[in-house]
Amino acid sequence: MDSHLAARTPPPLSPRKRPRQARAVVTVDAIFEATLQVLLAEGMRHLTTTRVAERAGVSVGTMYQYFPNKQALVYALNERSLETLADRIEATCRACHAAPVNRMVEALIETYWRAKTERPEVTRALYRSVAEMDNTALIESFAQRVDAATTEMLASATDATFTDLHIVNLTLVTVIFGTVRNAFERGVSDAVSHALKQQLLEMCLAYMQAAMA
Amino acid sequence: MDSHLAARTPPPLSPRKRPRQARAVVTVDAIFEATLQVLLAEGMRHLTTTRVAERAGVSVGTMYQYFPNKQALVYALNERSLETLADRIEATCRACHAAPVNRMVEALIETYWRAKTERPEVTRALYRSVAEMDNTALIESFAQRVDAATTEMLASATDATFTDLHIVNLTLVTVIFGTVRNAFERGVSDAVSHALKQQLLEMCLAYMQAAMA
Amino acid sequence: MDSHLAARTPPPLSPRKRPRQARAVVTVDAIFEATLQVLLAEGMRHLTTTRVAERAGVSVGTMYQYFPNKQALVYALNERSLETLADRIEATCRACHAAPVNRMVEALIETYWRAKTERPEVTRALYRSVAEMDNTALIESFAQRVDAATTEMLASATDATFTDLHIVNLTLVTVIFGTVRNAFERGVSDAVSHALKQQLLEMCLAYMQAAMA
Amino acid sequence: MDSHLAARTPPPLSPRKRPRQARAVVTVDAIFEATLQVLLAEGMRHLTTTRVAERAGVSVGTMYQYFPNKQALVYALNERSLETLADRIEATCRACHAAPVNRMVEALIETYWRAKTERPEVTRALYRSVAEMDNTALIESFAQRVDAATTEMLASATDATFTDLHIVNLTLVTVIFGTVRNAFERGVSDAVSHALKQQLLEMCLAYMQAAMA
DNA sequence: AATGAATGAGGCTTCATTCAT
DNA sequence: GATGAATGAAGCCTCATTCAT
Repeated sequence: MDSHLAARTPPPLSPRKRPRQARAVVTVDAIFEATLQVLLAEGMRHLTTTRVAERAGVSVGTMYQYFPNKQALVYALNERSLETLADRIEATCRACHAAPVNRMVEALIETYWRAKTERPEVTRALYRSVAEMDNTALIESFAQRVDAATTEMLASATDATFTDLHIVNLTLVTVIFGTVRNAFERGVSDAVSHALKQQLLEMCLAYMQAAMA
Repeated sequence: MDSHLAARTPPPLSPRKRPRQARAVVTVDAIFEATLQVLLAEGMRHLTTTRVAERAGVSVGTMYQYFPNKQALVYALNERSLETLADRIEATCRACHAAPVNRMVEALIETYWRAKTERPEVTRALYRSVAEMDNTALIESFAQRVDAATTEMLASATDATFTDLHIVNLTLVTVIFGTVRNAFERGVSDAVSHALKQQLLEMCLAYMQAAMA
Repeated sequence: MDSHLAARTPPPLSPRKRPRQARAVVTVDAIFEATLQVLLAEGMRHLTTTRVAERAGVSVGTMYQYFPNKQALVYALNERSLETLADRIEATCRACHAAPVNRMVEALIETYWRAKTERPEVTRALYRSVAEMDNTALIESFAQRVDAATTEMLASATDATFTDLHIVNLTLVTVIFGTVRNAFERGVSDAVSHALKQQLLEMCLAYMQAAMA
Repeated sequence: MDSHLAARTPPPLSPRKRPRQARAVVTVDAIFEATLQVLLAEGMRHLTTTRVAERAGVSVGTMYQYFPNKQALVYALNERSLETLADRIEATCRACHAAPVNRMVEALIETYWRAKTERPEVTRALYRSVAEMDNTALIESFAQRVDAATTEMLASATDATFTDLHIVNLTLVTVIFGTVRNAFERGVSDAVSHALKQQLLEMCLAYMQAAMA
């Protein structure tokens, strides 16, 4: 399935060279920022290499020194964004180490929800941008980091042990992430969004209660 | 937000003419089927009007008789697919009228999960195809039909009443749909997928229990 | 050897579609003519798809309906030219059927020399244009037609038989063709060119004399 | 004719500076070698200054210290190669000074044939590389050296004198060089190639015999 | 002297859409 | 009605060359 993504001469998605000089780092950052800007202002449909370079204040040629093609650029942008998100989740997990389960669940929901909501257009633009790419590796890598962090957190809970920690953890994470995204896509109002978050929390708490050994 | 999706060129998204004659219906169906085929085989990236027409066995010109532009074609395909899905959900809801809550929840999860999983590549291809379109109206319309159906179903439950039927219903639907999609995107194995569905069911049941007045 | 010609994703060199309608034939011819014109006026280095289309009075798009890429266009042009040349050689061979050997050799030299010299810029432009292409198939195909024609001609000679017709034939053809090309490349004057042709004839005659059984 | 080759941009084809220091000689040699390597591995089409510099282990900037532009580099490479070839031919001519004609002809054929065949890919790559350049001067210069050498050789023959030494010499050289190239391009097998060389020798001998006063 | 990051003109190619037949 | 040849704007990407460090 999805064979077409790879079938037609898999385009190299990894960056061409890492910026070595300070100047180059600045350039790459500018390119990332510009990509996001164009994505927000024009949509994936109108994200052209020319436009990105223009907005970044560099020449197309420069862009191509760092990214072998357009896809790689978008890919890298998403990678970066997911890494940031994973960082935040890991931080949350660390902060909740050896806390009661309820606090953990609440913190997790809160963190993820906020991360996705604080700049909704960005979230949406990124969601859209990877849609037609093989982002399996990205998701995979993100999922692994998150799973590791949350699993460890849950295992450290002071007030509970889970016979099936793994599946409970997976369920929790999948439900939370999926619900947020779906709420997002339905474009619910802030009020409803808030209520929904509350209900999600209650649902997860009820589940955890039931799942405790 | 996302204004660019509609702003740039308000493309007429509705079909040019409703097929009135039998022949026309056949043609349109062939076009839909061809679109799906190309989408599966080549991806949105390579979905061209020429290719679709070719595979549908009609000329490009003919295609343009039925769809004013490419977007409209993809849009209509998704519309059709969502309508079918809504049909199935409504059927499920009717079948569970005046049943116990647990059966309702189970049926709902089962129906949606199956619908999305029975032809995963199709699901994925469609998800991708709308990514860069303004599908708000589509989602909206789908959501309304589903909400109406599930709300009525839940209201008819023989073993429970909900003080806040609306929000409970919204939560239930959002969580189920979101979780399915997320499980989908993580590309979990069949075994895990099955376990996840089971857990989701338990979670929802626990939630409903807590939500009953 | 020459692996790079094929190695880097062999570009399809065969035409995309044969012109079916009268109009299309005209178009294709115009494109060929334009290609030659541009080749003459600007050289392979500056032969661009845009320029060719422009001079042919069609759009680039049209060009790409008949040729999958620039290389294919140049390739087809050379193919056509070699076919014409082979036609002429075959005609000469038929005309000399059952003649004395000397007349055959003279006719062959004359035909080839004239063909290459009557429009020297064209010859030169074509030579250059295929230089960096894998024209093996072209050469091969041309060589086969010529070999067949000349072999048959020589076999019909009234005043001689050859024990080793095959190698004699190959030698004759290779020497003639090679010498013409080399004379060409050295850019000798008309006078010298003429003298050279004469000498070549004498050399070949001397050779044939010695080669007769 | 072929005016475009020089007309467009009269690019300075002579090296920017002759390497005076030992280090410079090494560098230039490395660049030459790298150019040949890239030419062999990738073809003229993909011969880029960056790639050459990379393989030569110097920066592009450095390359531009020695060659004013890409053309000059390729030009110089061919120049070098032709000079080497001329050296070998001159050596052969000197070695055959005051020998019988037959030995001269045989030695000449042998030398040239071997030179072109010992590294066929190199020969081919070089042939290709100059295709779209104005190599008239190169050819001219090479021809003059060869003509002088062979003329002198033939004049010293112990067993013959030629009334028309000049044209005989030109014919001999043109036929030999042309035949070798053509045999080359037809891509004949080693066996055939060998037979061809033999026949060429016989043909030339027959010619010389006839040409003797 | 050497480096290699940056430039940007310009090449190739695609594909949605039209319209004469 | 149907066809499919023709259009051409617009996108992606390369690479010879320069120049600040």
